[in-house]
Amino acid sequence: MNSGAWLAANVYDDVNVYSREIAVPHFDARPVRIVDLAKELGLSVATVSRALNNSDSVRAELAEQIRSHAERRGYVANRLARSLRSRTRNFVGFLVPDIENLAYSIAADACARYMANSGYQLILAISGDDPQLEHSALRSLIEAQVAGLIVAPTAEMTPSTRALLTGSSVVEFNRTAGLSKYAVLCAEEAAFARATRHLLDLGHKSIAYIGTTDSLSNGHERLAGVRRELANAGTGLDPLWTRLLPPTEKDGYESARALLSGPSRPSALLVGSSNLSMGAARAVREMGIHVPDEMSLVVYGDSRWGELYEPGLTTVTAPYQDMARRVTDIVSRMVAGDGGIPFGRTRLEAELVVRRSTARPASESAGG
Amino acid sequence: MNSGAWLAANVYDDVNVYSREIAVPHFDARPVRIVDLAKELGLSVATVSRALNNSDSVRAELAEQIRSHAERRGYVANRLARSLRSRTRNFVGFLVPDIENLAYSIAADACARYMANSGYQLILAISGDDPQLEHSALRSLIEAQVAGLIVAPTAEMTPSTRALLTGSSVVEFNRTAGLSKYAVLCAEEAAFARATRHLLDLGHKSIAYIGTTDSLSNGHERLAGVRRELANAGTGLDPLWTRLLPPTEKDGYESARALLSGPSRPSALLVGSSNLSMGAARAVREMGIHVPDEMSLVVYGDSRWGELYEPGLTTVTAPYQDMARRVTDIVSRMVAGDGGIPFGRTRLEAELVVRRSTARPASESAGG
DNA sequence: ATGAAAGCGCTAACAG
DNA sequence: CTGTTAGCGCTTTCAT
Repeated sequence: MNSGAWLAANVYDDVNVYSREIAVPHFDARPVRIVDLAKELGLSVATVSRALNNSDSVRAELAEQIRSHAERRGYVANRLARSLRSRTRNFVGFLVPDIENLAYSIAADACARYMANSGYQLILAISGDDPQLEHSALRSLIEAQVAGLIVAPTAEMTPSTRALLTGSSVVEFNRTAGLSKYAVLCAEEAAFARATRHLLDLGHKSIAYIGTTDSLSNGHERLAGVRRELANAGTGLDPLWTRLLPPTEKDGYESARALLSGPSRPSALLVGSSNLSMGAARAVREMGIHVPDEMSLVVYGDSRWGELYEPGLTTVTAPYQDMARRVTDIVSRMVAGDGGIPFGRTRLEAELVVRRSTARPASESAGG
Repeated sequence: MNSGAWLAANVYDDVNVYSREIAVPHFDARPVRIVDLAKELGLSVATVSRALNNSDSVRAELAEQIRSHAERRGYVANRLARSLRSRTRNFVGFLVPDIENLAYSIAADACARYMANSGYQLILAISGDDPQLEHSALRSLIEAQVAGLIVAPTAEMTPSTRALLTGSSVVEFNRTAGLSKYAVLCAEEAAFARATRHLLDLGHKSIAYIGTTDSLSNGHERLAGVRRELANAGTGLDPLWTRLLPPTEKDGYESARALLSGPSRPSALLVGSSNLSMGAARAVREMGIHVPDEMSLVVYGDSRWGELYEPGLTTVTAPYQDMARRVTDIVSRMVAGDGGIPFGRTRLEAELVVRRSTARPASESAGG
């Protein structure tokens, strides 16, 4: 029976048919080390190490022999020892508030895949937007001797956390707290100014904004964009129609319900975070508000699900793929000790995907 | 000027105002080691090490003194050295085909957060559903001396990859290839049988199925569930109305378009993967097929975006949160060397969330 | 081209 | 309680 058939026959069984076979390896339970290989071959550890590292100072034939023996014995190098001795580092730390967020999972995906090519591994850490957790996560990452760090900082990063980062190579991602000379960000302010202008151009006068708290760098910038454009238009952002909240679906849902249940309703709603958008869109649907006839709606985030909403949602879409590519590029050069990294703090443009959730306001509400 | 104000004043500037301050730390660029602290305090490295590890065999007052000195000097332990010497392992490997998939990002999130509490760090690796990448990723994880491994295996895991896993503690997640006696899976077959029954009960006779390739364990199971129920009903699954594809949005979109462009159209479409569902739902909208009047639609995945679709999508929802919790629980016990882990291979129930995308077939197409 | 020996930073074993 | 010594598994001088 070939292994393919054997596989096909058993692979979906719930019973653990392999347990006995797996549990009894031919060689010792303790992993085989270089010294073991050296003894078995009657060589010195130095020679074996060199052969395994493809050093050219080992006779080709012997090197091949050593490698095939290592393979046969199931030798797997201990990177901890290797790193310790050779002072090389193979880890990259990736610290984000929340990996379920597409901005971060796309970046993590790109980084992990790409860095693996050059022998690096990604250590994932989640801050949950909590400065305390952020501190301990960063400490742990530094303890793991990371070669570089990708960080989306929390709103209230503590001074001691900043101190911790002294001497580390960090690149900021998606958010900034002025930690590094490298950052990959989105041109949030411009994007939200454009979205606001889009609504103004359609004739909206009463525009509500639900966004993230001002202390997050991108929350700050998005709000600034909305404010700026509204100020230009001479309207200004009505505090009563502004909600600044933590970026969660629940907060989006609840604040949208609250905002839209009042006696007067804005003619347009602009939402400044993907999680908040998810919640707000759900609230709008649940409340039976007809979009765009009764109200225009602009959301933020991945544009895919905006297509599925009825009618298609006008969406501010951050260039997640490009941002991921860019941060991967920077961190890979950084850990390679590359001198002239040709990027500093970059802001990539967001796109305003206009769909059918935005339209001219109904006449009776056009005035405010 | 206190640091808070200093922060607030500069934090959003794009110019790198901190670079000089950050680049010139007070102490040496080389990180401070235990031996440095020991010299500075006139103590032995052993005592310092013990104090730093909160061993109770150091006089409390002295220990406190050592710790505060370490803190002052910005000491950060080198975990590589610590692990090497003490034979403890602090890493957990997490290997998935794709971290953008919610099933995996939710699990990664839960694991990283929870394991961090007990001092573990998650190394993230992406296989991209490629058996070669899977092999090298697993090798790298083992080289990093992981204490445990969470794996969603590819469809065609190679025998040498299986051999590599010998002696490692692994728990399978979401997919299985019979690697371990621990697995956290979804009861896929039952879920899809139920979804199929739901359609049959509504009176559908011509049901199309778009799912993932049969060699993936969950693709296999979902298909089996559909087949079983259709066989029970005496209908059987029409090969012409069955598409088995890799789990990508693009494949879902294209296959749905192809399937639904034919001369005769099924009265119901069942989609067996979240990415495929995304694509299929988009295709259905684009083609202007009216759901559920012209066709019923059942999708798979996160139920959130199904709420936003018009009309609400009937969705097979895997219990991602529960699965994440469960796998986290298992792996944490596993790496702690906990003996009697009270779970083996568990299958959690999926839920069929019935919304408005499924209804009785229009009379003219009820017959097939 | 190969081997002997030192040592990365840390903790564990053994003294005292 | 504290110090001395050894050594985790590996790479890297420095010899030969």
